[in-house]
Amino acid sequence: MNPFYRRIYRVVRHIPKHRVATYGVVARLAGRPGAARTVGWALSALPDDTDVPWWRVVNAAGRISLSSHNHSDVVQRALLLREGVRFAPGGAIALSEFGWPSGAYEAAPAAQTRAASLRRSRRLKGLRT
DNA sequence: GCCATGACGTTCC
DNA sequence: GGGAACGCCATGG
Repeated sequence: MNPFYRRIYRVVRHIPKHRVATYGVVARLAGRPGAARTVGWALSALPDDTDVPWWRVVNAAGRISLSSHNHSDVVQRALLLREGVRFAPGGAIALSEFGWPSGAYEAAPAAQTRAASLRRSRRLKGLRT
């Protein structure tokens, strides 16, 4: 297994309870800025009995990104709620409050709120016949 | 080795 | 606020 993955998993393990981190931040802490997609890929390869708290990783909008993959989105939401993470009415997490590490999301651009629609756009583009 | 794909992100329109 | 395009890195065909 590549060191990148180990670093990614290590970073995810460092995420404390009651806190969440974004793919981009995890990638940056793992030493590969911009490799957010790779982080998701690495997490998708995790076994069911892993000790890596993958559920504490969300996208830049503070939302769950597992909607279409399978029903894990429900599990992730439940796990986060169990740890005390509160979801905003829109279904997003306040990264300024629950984001880890603290301060990494204070200067977050307003583009974060649009990230969700961007994902959907991508999917639609791929589904287009 | 090239092309397509994906638990993503940032920028531009 | 929504939609589309480009970039990013690793994997699989």
